[in-house]
Amino acid sequence: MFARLGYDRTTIRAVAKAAGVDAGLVMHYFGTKDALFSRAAEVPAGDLPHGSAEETVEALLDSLASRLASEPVASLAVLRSMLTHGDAADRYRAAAGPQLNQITASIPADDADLRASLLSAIVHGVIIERWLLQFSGLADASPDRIIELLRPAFRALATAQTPPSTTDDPNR
Amino acid sequence: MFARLGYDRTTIRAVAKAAGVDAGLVMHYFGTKDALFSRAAEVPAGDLPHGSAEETVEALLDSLASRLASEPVASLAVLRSMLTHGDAADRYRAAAGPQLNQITASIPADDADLRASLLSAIVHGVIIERWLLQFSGLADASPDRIIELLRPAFRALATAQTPPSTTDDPNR
DNA sequence: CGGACCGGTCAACAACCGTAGAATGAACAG
DNA sequence: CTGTTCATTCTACGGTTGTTGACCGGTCCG
Repeated sequence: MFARLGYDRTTIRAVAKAAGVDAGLVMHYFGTKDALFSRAAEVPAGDLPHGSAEETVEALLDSLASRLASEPVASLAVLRSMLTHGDAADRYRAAAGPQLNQITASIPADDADLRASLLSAIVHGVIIERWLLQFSGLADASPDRIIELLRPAFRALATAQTPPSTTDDPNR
Repeated sequence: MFARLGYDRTTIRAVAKAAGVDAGLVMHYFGTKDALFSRAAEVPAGDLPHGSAEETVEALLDSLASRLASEPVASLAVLRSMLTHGDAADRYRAAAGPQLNQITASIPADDADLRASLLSAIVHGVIIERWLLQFSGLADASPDRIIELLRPAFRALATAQTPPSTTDDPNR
């Protein structure tokens, strides 16, 4: 329900009813709505392995692919709520932070952190439009095709290039 | 307030207080909370000109640049609320739809709609992480630098390539 | 048999919400 | 002076929310 409705619109009473149970019982077991959310939004913290920029790109694409193939409910709960619920935003930062650092570390450029942030923004933008907004173009596209299209874009971001006016440099 | 808190957490009473006015007066002038939101979230509907894929990419980057340079409050109100408020989501689709079609039309590929959706997802993902989540890497980066980094990625998406195993085909 | 636990329900509280409508008061037209 | 309009406030209604605590019935241990 958190993934479908977000934090605010998910009421304890509705959760309880969906479980065929009284609202008080939910409180009894979880103590607080926030605690309930914490439990429901526990995201497995998949970390990508250290390696070269290209390896990192592949790992990032892999993790994206798995989250495109089947609905990543816990992640969606966080994503759906992070714009309106402070705790969810913190949870998001906590999950994305380490990953960001690893990406940053693998990129050989002085603005590696910016590049990493952009990669992260792309990943989450795509997940949001596919699962949360269900945009027609993305909702029913094959994960493989999406990954294929994204790969060159990711490479362009993870590979240091783009000093003010380089026309083309098709290496490798 | 809609941009900062989202639809649900923005209360009419709070809006009224911020305006130094009674809540009833807000109702008197706007009729409904939804109507108030509609007025606050009117986004100027900037459409990009027709043209080649590369021209479209530049136009898209331009529009992104302007929304990175200064806080696009109305857009942010929509973006902040679209995951939890149905009307806001509709508003988002209504604003993004035509733009998507134009992008699609300019891309010479059979999966042009997917590519266009990805471009849109990237744009909004970046805006969300910069303004709404205020991610460190993006919140205080120069718009120009972001655009520079994104350009090759956008080109890669808007330019038809990537049939299963083509190494490079620098046409143009 | 008696008591301690445990899963569970019920009713209620205090706060807050969007909204409606009556009331107030000033400005202004005739 | 009178009446009308309009901006504005006040009060209140009905509903929902998170949360609490009293209550109930079983099950198991001694």
